[in-house]
Amino acid sequence: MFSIGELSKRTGVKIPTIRYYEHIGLMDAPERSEGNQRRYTKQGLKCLSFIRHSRELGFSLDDIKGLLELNQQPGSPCKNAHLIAIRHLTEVRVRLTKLRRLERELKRISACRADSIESCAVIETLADHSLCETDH
Amino acid sequence: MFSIGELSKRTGVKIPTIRYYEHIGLMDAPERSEGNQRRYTKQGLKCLSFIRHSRELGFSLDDIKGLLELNQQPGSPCKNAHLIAIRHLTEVRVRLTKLRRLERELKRISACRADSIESCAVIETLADHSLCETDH
DNA sequence: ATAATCCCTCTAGTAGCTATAGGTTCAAGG
DNA sequence: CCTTGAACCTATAGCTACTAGAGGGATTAT
Repeated sequence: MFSIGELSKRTGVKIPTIRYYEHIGLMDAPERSEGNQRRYTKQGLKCLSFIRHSRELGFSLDDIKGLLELNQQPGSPCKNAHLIAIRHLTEVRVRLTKLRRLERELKRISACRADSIESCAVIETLADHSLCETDH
Repeated sequence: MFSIGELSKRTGVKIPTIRYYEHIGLMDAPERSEGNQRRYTKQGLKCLSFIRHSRELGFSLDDIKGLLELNQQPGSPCKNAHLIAIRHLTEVRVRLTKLRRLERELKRISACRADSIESCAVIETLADHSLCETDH
């Protein structure tokens, strides 16, 4: 049996965040001590680790809810899990592409060597889209 | 003189968002018509375009506030604008690195060909960090 | 017994919007 | 001039995923 503080230490998830996950129904409410404090079992630890790890991989809480449910139906096909993962992968790739373009643009405008605002490439570029190298 | 709707069309920024920018002090409150409707000048259009473009490049509203202020002090050195841009570039690079790792990991786990939850790599990996290829 | 540390609930705040409700104004057509 | 429909107004609440604080009770070690 772990207290919420122990669970927090073991998973690296902050205490208010754990309570928040319970509040929104992502984690089951655990048993309580006589004095009304949360007492978690290994099950709770596993669940929270799963959530934490999924968050690190950037899954939304909604996606995680879906994955947790799939996980709790033994024998179910894992096609849905794949759908969620692949959709997420697609999103990540879109973001990657955007960020790469962004990096190029920022690198370019940061390289300006003017010393007053009137001729600063940073400001000029932000004010006028047509000075950009690429669309966005 | 533009109405808020026209401004919205010209910049691609939604109407409630424009009002929101005014509300938080990012844009100056424009003059009003007799019937209390907002009437913008070219100045307002320029300002909103600047904001929009900066947002597309991922600057926070706080950063944009700073950049706009710099822009309004002619003759000021543009060092600060560069600081903001370079700090942002650094953040973008950090995010890029993380996203690249993420993409590799997602690609790997999505490639699983099992057909039931028990042996699905997506679920297994999420449940057990030690199965990951890299740290995160 | 007491002090230190932990835990409880509840509310409000963060970023950057978006949506809704309920009402007013504008511009064009008859 | 009058009507109608689109566009506008304010104010409030909601979204994601938390985080921080207030004001109080529980647990644990000495």
